Amino acid sequence: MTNVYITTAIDYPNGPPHIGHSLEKIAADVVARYHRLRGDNTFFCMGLDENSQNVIAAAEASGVSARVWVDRMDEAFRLAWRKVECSYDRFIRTTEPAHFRASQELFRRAQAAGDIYKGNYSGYYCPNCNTFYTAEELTPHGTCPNHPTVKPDWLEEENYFFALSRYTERLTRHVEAHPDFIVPATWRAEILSTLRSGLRDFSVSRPVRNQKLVEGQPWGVPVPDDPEHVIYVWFDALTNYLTAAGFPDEPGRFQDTWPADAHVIGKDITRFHCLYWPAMLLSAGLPLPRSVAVHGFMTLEGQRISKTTGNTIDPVELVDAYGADALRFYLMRDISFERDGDFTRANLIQRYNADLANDLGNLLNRTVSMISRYFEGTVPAPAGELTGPDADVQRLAGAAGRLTAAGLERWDFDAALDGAWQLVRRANQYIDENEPWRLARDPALRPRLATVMYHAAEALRLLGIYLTPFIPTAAGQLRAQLGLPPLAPGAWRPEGGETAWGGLAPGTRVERARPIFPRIEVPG
RNA sequence: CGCGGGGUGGAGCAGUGGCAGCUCGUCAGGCUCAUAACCUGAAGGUCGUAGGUUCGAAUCCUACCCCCGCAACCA
Repeated sequence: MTNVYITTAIDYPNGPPHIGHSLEKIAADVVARYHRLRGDNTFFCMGLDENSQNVIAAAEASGVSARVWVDRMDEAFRLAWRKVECSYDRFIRTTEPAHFRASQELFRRAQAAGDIYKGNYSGYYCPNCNTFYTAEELTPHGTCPNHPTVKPDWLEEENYFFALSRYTERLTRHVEAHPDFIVPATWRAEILSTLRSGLRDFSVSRPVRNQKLVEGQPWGVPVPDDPEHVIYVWFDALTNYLTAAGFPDEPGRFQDTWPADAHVIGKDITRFHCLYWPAMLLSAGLPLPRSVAVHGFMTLEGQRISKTTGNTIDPVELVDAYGADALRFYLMRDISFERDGDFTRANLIQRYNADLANDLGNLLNRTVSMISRYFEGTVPAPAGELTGPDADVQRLAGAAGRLTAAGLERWDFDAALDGAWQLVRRANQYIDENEPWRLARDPALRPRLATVMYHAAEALRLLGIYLTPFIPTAAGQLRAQLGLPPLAPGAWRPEGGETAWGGLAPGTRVERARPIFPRIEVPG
């Protein structure tokens, strides 16, 4: 059995989740569900990046302690991901003791490899941003570019650094030798370009004395054997992928789980996952992840999503309004994974009505209705000679499975769903060409009627498998109406799975037809 | 000249040298099993701009314009 490990970026809990977060989570979940259906032993992980000064600031702004705040965010994020039906196996928080151990162990290994050294970090420090700026980055008046009222002071602090520059050569070779390491390819080109321009060492710690404390204690992972410093973002946040896999506490499980097959991330953190992270792993003597899948960002109704201007949507609200399947389907079908896209309610509703309600939902509804009406609710056995259209539906059914799988293998959700929808459309067309309502009027044509209804139902059964990763609830309802039990893991195995034509047993009792995707009526 | 991506019918996209395509939407017709759904057909594009290469350019080259992102911890 193949082990598959898929991660998503851990989110900053400086505010509740919004629609922008959910594209990545849903995309990763679709792929994770796909692998479970393929029979892979799948481990799917998501979580929160809690050890940040920004989190303390958010807590203070809300008038609660940092602990209370992160617990509250933890609940909010889990609720959102449950609502959109993310099937995570592990939800990791970087404040967990297990994660502290992982982070410190990775740091120690890098130290042992001679890649960690102490140096001075200096610049104009803006306490609001918690960021150092160069003189050129400040405004002409010497104020912070983000905070016009703040005049940053020159500050020098002692930091630990990681010797990223030593890895330029090895990273270049790795990226060049592994064309699938970064998908889509456009980001691979960008990373190679960055490598050509040379890498600089990066800071991996912050002195505790410059940090906000929580209950008198530093907030974050202490540097091993130097409690005056806490580990700064990279050796902390990125390490979550190891912690979740059992590093260093459960060597057996870690051995089976690591390396990750895919880190699913937003384009803003591409270089950290494609350069910093592999270098850290090389330093620690650990295998590198097999791929990094980079997605674009969404705008919301044409505007940049922004917590500060309030241009956000709560995914929970969308699920309550339209259902998880509608949201998942819309994001996968209408928003490009690779490029930036625009989220609009109007398009969501249009996609839902056109593809789910009209095409797929109605196909199921008319098929089940006719089986009820003409065959007393029992799937008939196909009979007589097969016609061209019959063969065509069977062929399209096979192609749909292959195209959907191929699309999912390369994070091309558009191609994946397009493959499935070729079958949806062909099946609707097939029913129209064969006019079962006309066949039903002539008892002599009953064998032909049986064949037609069988083909329609069997196409739907297969669609129910192929679409389960995208719309798990509706796919289950589809199966239920066809009289089938919930799908078992491994149902889509290439060998011994349930995707061969003819898997629907004649005699299966269908349920009463009920729309699984009621149309969303828009006023006006 | 910091780096990268993008500009194709109303919307979203495909198309790396050979009649400009797909889905949605729009319009017309058909059907009546079905969720006013489904099926068939039609209209709609000087492929960002200006040059160039070529028998032939959305596609290759040059210049320019516009949008977005990264660099710079907003997913």
